[in-house]
Amino acid sequence: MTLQHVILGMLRRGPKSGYDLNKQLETTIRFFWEADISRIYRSLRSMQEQGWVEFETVVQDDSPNKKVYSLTEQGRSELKRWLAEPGKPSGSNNPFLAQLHFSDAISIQEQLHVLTVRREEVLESLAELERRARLQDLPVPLPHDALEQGVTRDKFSLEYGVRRMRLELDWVENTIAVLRADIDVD
Amino acid sequence: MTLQHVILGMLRRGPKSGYDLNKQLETTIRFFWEADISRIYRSLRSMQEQGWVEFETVVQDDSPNKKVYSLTEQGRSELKRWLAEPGKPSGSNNPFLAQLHFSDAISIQEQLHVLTVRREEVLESLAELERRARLQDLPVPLPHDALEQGVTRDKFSLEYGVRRMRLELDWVENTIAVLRADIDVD
DNA sequence: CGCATATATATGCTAGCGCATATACTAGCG
DNA sequence: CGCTAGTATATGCGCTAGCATATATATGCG
Repeated sequence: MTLQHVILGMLRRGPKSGYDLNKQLETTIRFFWEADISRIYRSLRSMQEQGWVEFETVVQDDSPNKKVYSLTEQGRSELKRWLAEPGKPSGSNNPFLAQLHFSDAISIQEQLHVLTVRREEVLESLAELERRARLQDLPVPLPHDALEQGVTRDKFSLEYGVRRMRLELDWVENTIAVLRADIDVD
Repeated sequence: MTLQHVILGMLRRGPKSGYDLNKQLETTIRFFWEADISRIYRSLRSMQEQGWVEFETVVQDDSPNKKVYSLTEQGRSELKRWLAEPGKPSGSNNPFLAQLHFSDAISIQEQLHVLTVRREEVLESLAELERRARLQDLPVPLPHDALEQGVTRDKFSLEYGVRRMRLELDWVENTIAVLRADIDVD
């Protein structure tokens, strides 16, 4: 059900088409929410049936017609309800940790390979996130008068992402070092 | 598909019943993987049909009969294949960050409430994880000769959990401070 | 005896997800 | 003209998920 709420969130500032929503998902939102484009269109349909959004067909000459969706009163109040509701502790499943947990069933060399690939991925994510943070001139951690200085909500999630990737990097490198030390002993 | 692989992992040391597997999930595994018990039984069935596991019915006098599952050759090689395969970057959806990202649509007081509840949850998780880490006398970060000293894979994931919860706590408290500072200014 | 709890497995239902694929219009290039 | 790329929406399919519920045996308590 959460994708529908994320869509409500993206529509809070004004109307957008499914295509627009997908663009925004692929750029900003994807750091904390991923969704297939087919899901977006299906969600919009069921949200419309529920009365959370309504659409207007916009005729364009330079490209195909589009459906531009906007929040209804109902949709806006559902958004507020969701935002104010403390969610349950997201244990959120972590496939990578799952692999590592059982990895005594493969050789240390193979374990190191998995970890090394992971390290590369983390480095890429971190670089991308730090690039975004720099674009917004965002110090980590945020100073206490951040809001006063015009810092908005999306910087909170950006900061979270940066911190998390730094942690992951540190942890992966530490784990690799532990495994390497084990090889040297043999 | 990953729950099936997690089950393969749990069976790697020896046979277990669905009920046993659920117990282990609820205690150790749940920090990185959550699953409903009904899913476990259904997964076991399809794994058996695929030839990854086989079972033996064990008659008990003190409780109902049970089906004890063990890995087949095929199952063990599938486990190894999965463990050695570097997974794709788990962007893993984060409902809490999603909420926060759009939370300029509710009052700062409401935002603070959500964050405060989150802080309580994180404190609980952290306490539980640190209790487990202490039980295993696990320093964070792990020393480089950790494996030599008998440290096994599950301590890696435990350490990850502890670090992650500490980060979450720090970040939540920082975010709360930023919002509070904003109230004081008004 | 009745009742609760633990052990043990299983099904029905609905929703959600990702991947592949279909359809169609427009613009630009050669 | 044919081709590719971008814009735009939509459906089919199969798998995965969680929640509720059914069923059955054994133990312990009052």
